[in-house]
Amino acid sequence: MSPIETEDTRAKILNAARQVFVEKGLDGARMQEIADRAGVNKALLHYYYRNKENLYQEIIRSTFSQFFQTVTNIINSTHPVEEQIRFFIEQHINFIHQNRDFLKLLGYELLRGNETFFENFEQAIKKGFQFPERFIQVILKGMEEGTIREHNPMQTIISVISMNVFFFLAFPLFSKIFPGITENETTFLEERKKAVGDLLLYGILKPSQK
Amino acid sequence: MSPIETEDTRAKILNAARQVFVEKGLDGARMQEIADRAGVNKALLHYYYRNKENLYQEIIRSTFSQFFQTVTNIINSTHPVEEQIRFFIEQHINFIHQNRDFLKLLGYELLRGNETFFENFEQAIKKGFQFPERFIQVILKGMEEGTIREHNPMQTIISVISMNVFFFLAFPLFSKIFPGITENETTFLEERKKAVGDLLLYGILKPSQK
DNA sequence: GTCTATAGCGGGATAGAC
DNA sequence: GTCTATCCCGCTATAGAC
Repeated sequence: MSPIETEDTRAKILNAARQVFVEKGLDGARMQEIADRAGVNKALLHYYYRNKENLYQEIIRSTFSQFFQTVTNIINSTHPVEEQIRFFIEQHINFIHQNRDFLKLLGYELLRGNETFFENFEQAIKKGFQFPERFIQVILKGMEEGTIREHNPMQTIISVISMNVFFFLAFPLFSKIFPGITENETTFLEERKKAVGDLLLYGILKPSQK
Repeated sequence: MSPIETEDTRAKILNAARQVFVEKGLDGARMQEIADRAGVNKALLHYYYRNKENLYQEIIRSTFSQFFQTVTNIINSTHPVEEQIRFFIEQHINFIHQNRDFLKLLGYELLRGNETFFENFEQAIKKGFQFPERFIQVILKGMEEGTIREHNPMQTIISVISMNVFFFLAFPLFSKIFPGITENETTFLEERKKAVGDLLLYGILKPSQK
């Protein structure tokens, strides 16, 4: 077989594995199901990826390296303080919305309490990845300029991330509590972006700035 | 054996089961481990709870009925608008902090995408459970009084819940990004409550109110 | 009500033909 | 590189003694 076909097979397995791991988690996933969805034999999974755990780690690796790449791109663009914050929220929500896989895998790893994952995350942040420093700088700059009220920037960062991520994580519940959410997805997403931006900007800007 | 001893065994099993399900999730949990931790024989789990799924549902049921009870109590106390919001944040964060089990089980059910769970949640809210109506009323009242700026209360509710819940869910990651968090737990919790309250109140109150 | 023993099978992993 | 066949362990669940 040609190397191209080989790559096809590897990729087919990875795609199928991602689907199944996202839906069922590491423990709930079945190698047989991955093989079926990939349209290949179960033994091939072991040929290419040795075992289940290893295959799972492959998915985690690729998913989070893509995530860090995206965040780096977002972080590196600079605007005036207020625009910068709106821009971050806009991009962040877009990314999560378009990468539900990322969100679920993040959830599984958090619940697993996988220390190795946490340490990798830490390493990725420390090495050449300027988040959250860049975000903190924006807020500090606003505080120096006198446009943002005095507070601990860390709290704001935690709050933004939480508002953006948890909304999607708990979407099934929120949509039960507030049925209107599901009616017009894109409309609602835009409303959500505006609401988070407003809360944040009204919440950290000094009254005189509004 | 006396009925009291029977209740002891049932309770021991439930406690052990809660621990294991919280740590490993439904798929990752092992009946043998539950039996070991409860100090009883594996067959007893089936004698009392028929099968694994049923035992798990028992844990979910009791955990969430306790949750709804607590939220009802919190919601039913009334204060002036601003205090009411601070009070809710205070109580909400306290509850989550003292009930990590609840948090993790919620996470597992969200990731499982368990529709039955979502529907039960919906039912619990509809039947005699005044959240989020009570919260909406507080915000609407503030808007009528002219102390709160015009906005969709739903967005605020989603934001508060997200900020409070996700902080604890992602604590292992946040503590890697901001190592200071772990130094003084109670101090930090108080700082967090204040930060969320400030963000919210500055963010939804009209400038003239500050 | 609690135990021992075991059924029964699902599922990860490997050997080996092609 | 891909398949078939099979191993074999681990786990849920049950039967049955005490």
